[in-house]
Amino acid sequence: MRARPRTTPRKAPRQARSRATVDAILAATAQVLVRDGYDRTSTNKVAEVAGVSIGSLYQYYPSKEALVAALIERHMQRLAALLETKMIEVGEAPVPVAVRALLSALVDAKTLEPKLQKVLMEQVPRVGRLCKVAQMDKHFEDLLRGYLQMRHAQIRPTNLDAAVFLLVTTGAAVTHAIATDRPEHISVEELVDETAEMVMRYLRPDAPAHDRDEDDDELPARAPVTELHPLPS
Amino acid sequence: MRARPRTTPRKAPRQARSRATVDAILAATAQVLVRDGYDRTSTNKVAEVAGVSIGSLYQYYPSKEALVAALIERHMQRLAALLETKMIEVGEAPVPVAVRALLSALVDAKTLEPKLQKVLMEQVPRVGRLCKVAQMDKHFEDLLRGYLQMRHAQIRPTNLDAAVFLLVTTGAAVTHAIATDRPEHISVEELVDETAEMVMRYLRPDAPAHDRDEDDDELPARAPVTELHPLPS
DNA sequence: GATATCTATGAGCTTTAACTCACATTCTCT
DNA sequence: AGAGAATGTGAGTTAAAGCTCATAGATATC
Repeated sequence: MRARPRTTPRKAPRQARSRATVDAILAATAQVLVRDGYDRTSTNKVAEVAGVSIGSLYQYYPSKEALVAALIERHMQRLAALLETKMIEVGEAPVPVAVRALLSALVDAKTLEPKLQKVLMEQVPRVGRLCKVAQMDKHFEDLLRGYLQMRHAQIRPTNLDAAVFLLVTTGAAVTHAIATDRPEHISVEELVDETAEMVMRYLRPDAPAHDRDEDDDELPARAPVTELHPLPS
Repeated sequence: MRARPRTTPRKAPRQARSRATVDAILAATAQVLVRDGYDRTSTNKVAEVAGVSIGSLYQYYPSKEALVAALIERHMQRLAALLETKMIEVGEAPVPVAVRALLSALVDAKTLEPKLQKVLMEQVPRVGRLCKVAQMDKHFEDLLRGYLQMRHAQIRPTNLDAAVFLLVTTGAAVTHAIATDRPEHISVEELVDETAEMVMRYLRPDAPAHDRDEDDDELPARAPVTELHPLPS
């Protein structure tokens, strides 16, 4: 029985020439994946499209899976970096603003190359366990947990673990669907709004029963999502 | 370049003997898929495990993809039937009860054979366009849209199309994740509760600002999810 | 410019899974 | 019983993707 192939790069390029080769290989991989789909992508075809010999390809990547793994890793790292940046950017903003900004940023990022996004994500289970994707996921969860903890006074859910699981799952799936499977008759804006609405209502504390004279530490029940103002702290 | 393989069955069994053969083939497909994963599943191996000759297999299915497509189709049909049954069962129940019941039923169904569930769903994109999966998805959406329309007086979202897209995407992803990727330290119950809570808060109309003397047509702001009572109609 | 290392080449070997087909067996029906 | 249809068989063909290796060229370093 064929063993599961390795997915780690074989060796790193050291000179400028070889770095160019590796870049060409990865670019060609993306191109062929999008053009032909995963099944009909082969290392021979990738090498041909990249304009390098099949031998060169195998100098750096031991298998087709390794090629895809490298692309996925790069892709996830970009997303993680984006998310982290955005999170710092909106860290002080009111929760509704932050939620919408993060969702919107994710959708935008995934919309840049929707076909590549789609193919790569479809291959994550195949390649995932063998590269750093699991760590990335963990990282996303940690980021979100940190945020929720920081904001715990303004947030309803008490079961943080469950909330993080639910929100990460939902966020990943919905932004991916919006970027790659959106029916034409619904706009991206509408969908992002609707998603932000759902997440906000999930996070938002219940409106207190008593009259609201006092200065409490909660989000307004219907914060205007577009308005950017500092929180009462 | 290799063409995309057909995924429709070649011919239907007519006698009891051949029906048994086809059953054995599908059972073996499921078993090998779970044991070895998609990539290392081959038609030869499936035939061997099924105890039939490779020739017999090709009498009924023209490719490996066709085998998986058949399994996926059967699987989706079961889910669809379950969902439809449950929906009728809870059609008259209050929305919170219905939401929780549907989510719970889906998670239960997907938890029965989590590994098979996982492998099959991972192959949907590969096989999906060529079998009836898209129709199934459409069917789910129609079911939900019907329900939301029926309940529109008790429900907040006005953009039905967006709501249906969001809820179907979320429901599919989250129930799948709960059944196949749940971290051990969180219970299924907790996760289903949390999900139901999110969906409910998304669907629930805003509590009116005025005092609630009158008999209005909305859900109670915090309906106890476990209690089953007829709606005011 | 000599030497060692890094890099590139591509014909071709190996492996494996997909798939066929000529023939054998079993079933159905009169 | 017997004819024709349905079903089952598996060795063998085909196709193609994965991958190696002997060789050659490029670059760095002294």
